[in-house]
Formats: sequence, structure tokens, C-alpha cells
Amino acid sequence: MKKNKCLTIYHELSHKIQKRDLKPNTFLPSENQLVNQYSASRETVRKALNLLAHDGYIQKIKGKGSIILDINNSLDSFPFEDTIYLTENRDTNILYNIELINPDHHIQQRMNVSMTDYVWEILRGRTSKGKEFVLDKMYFSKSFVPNLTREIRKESILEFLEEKLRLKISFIQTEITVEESPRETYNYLKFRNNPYVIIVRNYGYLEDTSLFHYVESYYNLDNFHYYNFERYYQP
Amino acid sequence: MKKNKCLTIYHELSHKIQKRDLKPNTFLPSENQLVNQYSASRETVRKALNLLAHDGYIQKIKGKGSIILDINNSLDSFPFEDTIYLTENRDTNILYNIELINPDHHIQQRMNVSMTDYVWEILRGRTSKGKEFVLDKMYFSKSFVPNLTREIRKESILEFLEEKLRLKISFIQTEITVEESPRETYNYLKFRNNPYVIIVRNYGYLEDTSLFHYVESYYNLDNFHYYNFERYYQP
DNA sequence: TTGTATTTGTCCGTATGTATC
DNA sequence: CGATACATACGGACAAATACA
Repeated sequence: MKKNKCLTIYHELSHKIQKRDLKPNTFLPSENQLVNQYSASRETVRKALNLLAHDGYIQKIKGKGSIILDINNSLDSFPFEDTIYLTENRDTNILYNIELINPDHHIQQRMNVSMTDYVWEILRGRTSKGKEFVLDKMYFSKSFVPNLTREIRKESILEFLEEKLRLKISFIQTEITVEESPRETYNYLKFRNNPYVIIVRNYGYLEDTSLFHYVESYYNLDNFHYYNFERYYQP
Repeated sequence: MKKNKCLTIYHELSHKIQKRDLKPNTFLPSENQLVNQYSASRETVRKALNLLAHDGYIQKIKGKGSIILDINNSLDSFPFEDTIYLTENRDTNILYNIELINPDHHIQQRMNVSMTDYVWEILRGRTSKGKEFVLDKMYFSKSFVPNLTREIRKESILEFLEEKLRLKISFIQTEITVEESPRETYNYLKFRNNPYVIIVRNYGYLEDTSLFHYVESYYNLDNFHYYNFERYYQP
């Protein structure tokens, strides 16, 4: 039975905090007490506590202890929204096209693939926050995703990729710019009172740093909103 | 001379990556090599590497090494550092005004303070990426920052706050929208060919989740760009 | 296929410094 | 002042993934 002791401590403590077995605004047992409780070294306990702090469960105060935060009052109240993956409001999603193509010059550059490679192109419309219309152009290299059918539109695409194909995103680079509307988007974007659109480009990478997928999302200027939440990491 | 060795290693490596002394898609020296280079223990080196990975500089691959990622523009990858930390690198910064004010209705709402509270307002112009002009409106609650002089403009404001006042940012919420240019920005923003501006709002919170400062940055549509790096779970 | 060296991942025990009370 | 608690650092140990012969 080989387990990650640090994560075990983290999960046990985080569950207790979530279930309110450990009450907000009280102190956790001291690091030395936790060392005894879990028969672990202090470094291991500290790594677990750092994870808890990073995820907003506790606040560490030097010389005093680790105080348990009220999660309802902190984490959940921040509008953290994933702009790509939460496609679950399927009623408002429209799948325009799924096609296996040879990438054009633009995609070749963005995805670092050659003209002779094959790439899945998915064209999708969706509404965000009720009314705003968004056009997504998603690309997956065929070397990673051999098959892709229309069926997946009823599922989350990423769930399909993770659970069926065992592909795991490790990190994402996001890039936001304002550009003139490309002509091919005229048919899809509803508001053309302004020549500009906002383009959000997401580059998704696997653990081996290979570029796994690329998404361009086109937003009208009206009602565009983007939220990000960044926690500072403590060594 | 007491310094944090882990952070020293982090800064030295991150600067080398930013300056391209260490090239993307190559490997960092192995952990053991870094141990020798910096006369540090492996745990310390590993903590520095974890910070680099968290901030998107490198990707660690078990059994292989740490590969350097291609950061489009490392400065703007961290919107908060751009607006606050790195003010000393920009000889193109102009400090328009520092004033202790009673917040107007808008700021009262954003910062959750009352009309009778006092708030520092800092108006600053800067150029980003050479030509793009950005207007920053920064606010600090007087309860956290009793004194703020023009002298700090030559230093990093955040360094001043951290080292002198012992205030530490714990997390940041970023919000990007497109809005019509407010009239009071007309004097500052150079391009008025478009009625819209991009507004980046940063909410900085302390470790105890209290809202510590608030920044509004105004960008023209032209040449606006925003980068973000997000890593999925860190064990 | 097998074995060996390298590299990263996890964990331990100890020591010293610093902040709080 | 001393006791407690967290912060940083060190050196060692073993496991797991990788690369290579």
C-alpha cells in the first residue's frame, strides 16, 4: 500500500474543514501535533499545510498557528469561471461543424504543425452569461485525437478527452487581444456595429509540454467579461 | 546578510529565462547540478523549481528534467506585477497625482468602503510594450497605508508596502471588460478613434482575505494584449 | 529484454532563525 | 525572559520514471 502521505494529510484535513468538523476561525493543531498524529515528518506536514493555504482553507500565521478560514465567505464568492471547459449549458450550444482538415497557414503557426498534418476543426457557437454570443474555433491534432464524432457534442469535450483518451491537460496559456473581425466570422457574430472583436486564444499543453489543443474564442465587445483568480504561491 | 536562498535561486533563474540566457525548449541544469552551483540543498533547489513551474517558466518532467517553456512575454504574463511591481523598470512612467480622498460611489462599491473612509488615489500613465499607453488608477485604503509619498514612485510601490509596512498580497482577482471611455480619461488616453476602452480591474487581497488595494487600468483597443498562465493541480 | 546510471518525487530527522505570547 | 509555533535550510534515504547500452 503505497500512498502519498502529504496528499493524504491534505485531503483528510480539507474534508474535515469542509464538513465543519474543524470550525472556521479556530486554529489547526500545531505542526508538531500533526507530526505526531500522522506519524509524518514536519516537512511533509508543512507541504500539506501549504496546499491547504494555497487552496484557501487556512491562513498560516508565523509564530501563532494556522487558522481555518470560512470557505463560504472567501473562495466561493469569487467569480471564477473557466471560459472554455464549462460548456455544460448545452441547450445554448450550437455545433456548426466538425471536420478533419489540413491546417492553413495560421493554424500551422499557432499549433506548430505542418501542412500535411491532420487537425480536427470544431466550430461552435455558444452563449455566455445569458445573452452574449461567442464563437469558438477549436483545434485538436489528429495525432492525439484519432476519432471525434458529433456525439461528443452532448458531452463535455474535455471529459471525453480525459476519460476516454486519457489525455490530461497540464497547463494552459491564455492570450487576449482585440482585432478586426475576420470575414469568416461575419455569419456567426451577431453584433457588427463595431469592426473589432475580442479574441481569446487558449493553448492547452500536456504534461510533456506537447501542444494538445488550441482554441480561438471570438467575443463581441459588448458584454465581454473575463475573470481570473490568481493565488500567490508560497515556497 | 540574511537572504532567502530559495527565492534567490528562483529570481536568478527566472531572470535568465526572461532575458533568454536560458533558451525555451531546452533543459535546465539538473537539480543536483543546481545544488552544486548554488551551494544549496536539494530541497531548497526543488522549492525554487516548484515556484518556476507554478509561474509558468518551466515544466518538470519526472525522470527527464525541467524544460524551459516559451513565455510569450513574461512581463505581461503577470498582470499584477506589470501594474505594481515593475514600476522601476519603466522610465516611461508618469505619475500624475497622489491624493488622499474620500471615495466616490464607484470606489465605495468596488472596495467595499464607506464615504467617510479615506483612500489613497494614485494616477499614473505608463507605456506597455514600447508604444501602448496605459492609464492606471490605483487605490489603497488608508487603514492599511497611512502614509504614501511621491518618493515611492522611484521605488516599487509593492516593495515599499511589503518591506516597510509588512503587507503581503495573498491572492488577486482580475476582471477584464470593454466599456465606453469615461470622460475623465480623455486627457490621458491618446487614441480616441474608438469610443471603447478595455478596463482591467485588479483586486488585491491580503492573507486574511481583506481587500487591500484596487487598480483600474485603461487600455486602448489597439495593441491590447493580455497573457495568462494557468497550471492544473500541483501535488 | 535486462541492467545500470541519471533525474525527479517523496519522505525523514535535525538544526537554526524568527515571530508570538 | 522563556516556551511555543512557524520559516528556512541541510543532508540523507529510497522510489519511480527515463534513457541508454
